[in-house]
Amino acid sequence: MVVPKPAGEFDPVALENSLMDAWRVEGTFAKSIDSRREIGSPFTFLEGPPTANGKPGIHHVISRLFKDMVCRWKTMQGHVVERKAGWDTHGLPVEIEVQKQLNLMSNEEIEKFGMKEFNEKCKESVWTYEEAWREMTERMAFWVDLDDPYVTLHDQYIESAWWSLKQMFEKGLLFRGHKVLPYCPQTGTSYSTHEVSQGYKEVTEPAVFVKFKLIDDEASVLAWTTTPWTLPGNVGLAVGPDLTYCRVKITSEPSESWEGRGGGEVGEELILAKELIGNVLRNHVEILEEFTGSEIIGRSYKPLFPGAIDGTGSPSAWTIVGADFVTTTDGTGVVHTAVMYGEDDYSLGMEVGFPAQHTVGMDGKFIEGTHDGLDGKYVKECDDLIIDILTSDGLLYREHAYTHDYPHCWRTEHPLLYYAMDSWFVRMTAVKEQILQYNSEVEWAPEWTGTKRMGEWLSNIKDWAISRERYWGTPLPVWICGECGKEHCVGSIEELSQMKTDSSVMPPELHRPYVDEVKLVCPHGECQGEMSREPYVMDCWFDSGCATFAQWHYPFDNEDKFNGSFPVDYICEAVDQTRGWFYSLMAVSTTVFDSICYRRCLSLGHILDKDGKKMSKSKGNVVNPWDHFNKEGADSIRWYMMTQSAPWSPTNFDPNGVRESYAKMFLTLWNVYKFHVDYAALDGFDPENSDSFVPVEDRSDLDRWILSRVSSMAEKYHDQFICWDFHKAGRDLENFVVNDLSNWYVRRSRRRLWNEVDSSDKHSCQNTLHEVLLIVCRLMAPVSPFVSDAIHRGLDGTSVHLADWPVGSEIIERSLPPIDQVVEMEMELVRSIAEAGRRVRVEAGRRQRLPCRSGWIVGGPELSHFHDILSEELNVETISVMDDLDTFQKIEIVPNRKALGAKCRGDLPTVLSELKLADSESLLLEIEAGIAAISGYEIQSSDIEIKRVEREGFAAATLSGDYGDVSLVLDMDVDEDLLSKGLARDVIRRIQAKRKDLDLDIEATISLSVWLDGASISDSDWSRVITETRAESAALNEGAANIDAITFEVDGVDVAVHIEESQS
RNA sequence: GGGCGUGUAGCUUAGUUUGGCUGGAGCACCCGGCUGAUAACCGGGAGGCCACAGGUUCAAAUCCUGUCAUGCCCA
Repeated sequence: MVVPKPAGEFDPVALENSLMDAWRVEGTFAKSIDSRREIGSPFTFLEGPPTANGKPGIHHVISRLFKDMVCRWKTMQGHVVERKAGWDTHGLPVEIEVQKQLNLMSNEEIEKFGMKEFNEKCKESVWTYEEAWREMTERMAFWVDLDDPYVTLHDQYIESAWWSLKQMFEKGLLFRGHKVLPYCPQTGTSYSTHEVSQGYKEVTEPAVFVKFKLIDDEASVLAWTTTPWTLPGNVGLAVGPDLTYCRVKITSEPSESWEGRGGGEVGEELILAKELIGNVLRNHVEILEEFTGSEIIGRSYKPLFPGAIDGTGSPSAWTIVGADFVTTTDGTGVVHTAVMYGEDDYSLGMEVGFPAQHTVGMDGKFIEGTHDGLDGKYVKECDDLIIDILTSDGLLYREHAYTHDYPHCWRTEHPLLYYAMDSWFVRMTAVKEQILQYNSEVEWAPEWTGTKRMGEWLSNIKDWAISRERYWGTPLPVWICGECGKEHCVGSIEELSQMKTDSSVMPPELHRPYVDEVKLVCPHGECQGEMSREPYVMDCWFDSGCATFAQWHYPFDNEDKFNGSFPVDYICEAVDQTRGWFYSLMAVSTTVFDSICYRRCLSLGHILDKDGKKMSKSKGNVVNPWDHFNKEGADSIRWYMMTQSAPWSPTNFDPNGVRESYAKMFLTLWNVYKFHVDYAALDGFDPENSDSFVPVEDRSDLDRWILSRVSSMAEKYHDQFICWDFHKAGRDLENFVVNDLSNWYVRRSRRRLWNEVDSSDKHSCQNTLHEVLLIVCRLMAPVSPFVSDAIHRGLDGTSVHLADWPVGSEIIERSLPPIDQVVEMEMELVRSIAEAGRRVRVEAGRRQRLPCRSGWIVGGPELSHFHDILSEELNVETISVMDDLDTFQKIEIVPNRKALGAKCRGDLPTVLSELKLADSESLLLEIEAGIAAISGYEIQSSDIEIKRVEREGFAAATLSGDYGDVSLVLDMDVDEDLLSKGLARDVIRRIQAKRKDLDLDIEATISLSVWLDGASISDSDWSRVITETRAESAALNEGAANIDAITFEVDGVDVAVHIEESQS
């Protein structure tokens, strides 16, 4: 038996801290999983691993909330939900952080420092904030197994990743190619777009219009470039097949204002896009011919730098080709293409078979044999030289200064070169159909993340460049034979150990530089050559994309765990992961397992600051979650985040909103709970005692109403959980707690529980509150696990996290009270009538505490069983039902001034005053009979308007709803008896306020003195004052008023009240 | 530059899928009421070019086109 203890004031921080201890001691998390094993229905969740080398912020709390919430919900529905934590520990951000720390600004410096030492630093750096993450995770009550996490730097994890890459290798999906990346020759590093975006600078550089001389034709094709250093690498020209081009002939010398080098001879012929003639040419020309781009596709031209590139075996070299990306927004409508120095160039080159050769080395200098004047020179210093060479060859039409944003190295501030790097790829284009199919099988929330954001991306899928020229990461397990050049992909530690040369030692860990030192014996045929590892690490997205199996060290271990959890049921991350983790998971599972790997994916919107700006350290607008953990508590933050907006909408974080959740939802709920248990404790109420238990059907309408409401609400709440509308669910529950439970049920029930005598009515109320609160706790437990557990424990002695979901599931029973739609509808009307009553009083100037003798309800359903509630709410002595409104209303005739004014002109004032005096009802009869006249004017119905108004002494309001029109009429009459009652109520209220001021115990008694001047109070009302205020001794009008008395005035009566706590 | 979101009162937002009531709440503000009911509650008020500009329609916050701002991803 659990007899509730008094609840005390609400202190969320203390409450949450003590529950954290309780959960730790009891092992509640483990129990919540283990207790569901009997049914054995798993629901699997996969944690997207965060990097612990940054401090956790409020935006991490939101994703952890939605992860936790769904897992807790599914647990309560009876599923076994295991939650393994994970850490993402590799990758560029880690390296950059360490480079900054050690001031290592180039690959050369890192290697000088020592790769081994550098990687040791990276490994340490990864755990910098692990403690902070742990603390945040525990404090916000994200239940996840942090003691046995998967870690991407562990050998087991890496081994699984290697295994998966080998699957791809064996399927022929892994290949070597080039990827054009922003590259810094000074540091020897290529950059991710993330890094590049930090280093954009506005620069002014020379741009050139170059003449490409056609073979077997007088004309030259004019092309434009802002990077003259790429011209020696030119192997093709791209035109838009559907754009219009012109052949033009220069007809005169240019004007004198020609700037810079270059020029055109009179009679020279040029080809360029028609639209751009005016922008580009500085000579008068004659248009000789017009044609579409497709007509010149296939024509050959003379290389600008003969010999720089070997075109042998490439028939398309130095020809014109068509490309969709060509536009006429700038340049000439002809795009110079140097395969190795631009992303579009490279893909176009691959498509049409241009030779893929470098004219620039990794050091940023021209390769020997490019051009006598250029060889060995740093490309960015050659702009001028190249322009001179072109000029002297007669190939330059024009040069000009061009200003644009160009990426620069954040370390050396040098301009970056777009450069085709050797790179390893996964041939995603080969599995496009499958991955599109799997994507469509995932249940995405919101739907458009899957169909649009992910779908569009997948329909333009590119091969995945998975190698990085870095140090800290999963080493690419590909070895190449120095003899025969064949490749081998290693898929396990065992394989490595078997294939290594005798002189190689097994690496102490699967990282660089150890793995680099392992040589393999070439397995191909009789070769037996020595194989060396390709010196790359893998894209860290590949690491996390392996999480489904690598977290279990599958296939080397835990086959059962993997089989039982693949594909996972649920993942959840922020929207930026669409092309990140959501994609890499899908890419790996498609290529390795030919399967989906997650069934449902919730993609969250970002948390922005209160102005809708991104939170960033530099702006100083990052919110520290501990500011709120230590103030309103984690539950309030969680509730705020859930109810504030749809999970996928970006949310402007408003600290005031957290306060609001605290004040509205949690304080209210706590006070309902406190109200119940304080009295329950006083009464020794035991919910399990069958003697005091009242069956639902025997309880009052009010009880059956709140029980029905909680069930209706719970069903809707559950449905909204299913369709991911958590915000709507939360708002509904909050509304229920604040409006239905606290502001109506509890307020209406206070007197029932004040009753010191045991009664079936009191027991009904206690049973009801107990049941409703338990349901509310269970519904909110996934969202706000602390307060719900505190209340659940207080009521029931057990943790809410071991309780079942009241709405049930496919594997557990529903446990909600019966729904009674009639009583819900009736109560809604009753509440509307009570509200209307207050409005009526305000309009009629009748104060609330002065009772009315009678009230009448006209129309609507039968509500007599609610008349007692209504009479209290309305402060009306008796409520009765009337058939129609005629008793209370009369008609009133209002003049139509426009019509009457036109008719009566100057006599209008007279007519209006006569009309005012006339009896409306008889006048209306006369008007209807056509015999009405005032001051000699005939009055017609068009001259007046008819209004229905309450008769003298009545005030009314009419409500319209499903039940038709319902009117409430109040008797506005006043007499001595009513005045006495009103006076008594005012006096009581003042005394109670004073008692509260004096901080008296509810039980405490007082001695009371009251002085009245101007009216008297009836004996019965006076004795009510005495009982209500717990006055042990009471004096009325005895002697002169005490100086300390409170004085006030009610309905013209001067009142003085004095109280003192009884000494007894 | 491209793709995908978001933009409604001072603040946080519902309504947009499927066009149709006077655009609905909460916080804050003002007036009044109620209270042994809490940072509460009730009634009323003020506060909206529904980001902007066009278009479709009898009718647009809602559909279409464009622009701006903001966020994510990609270049």
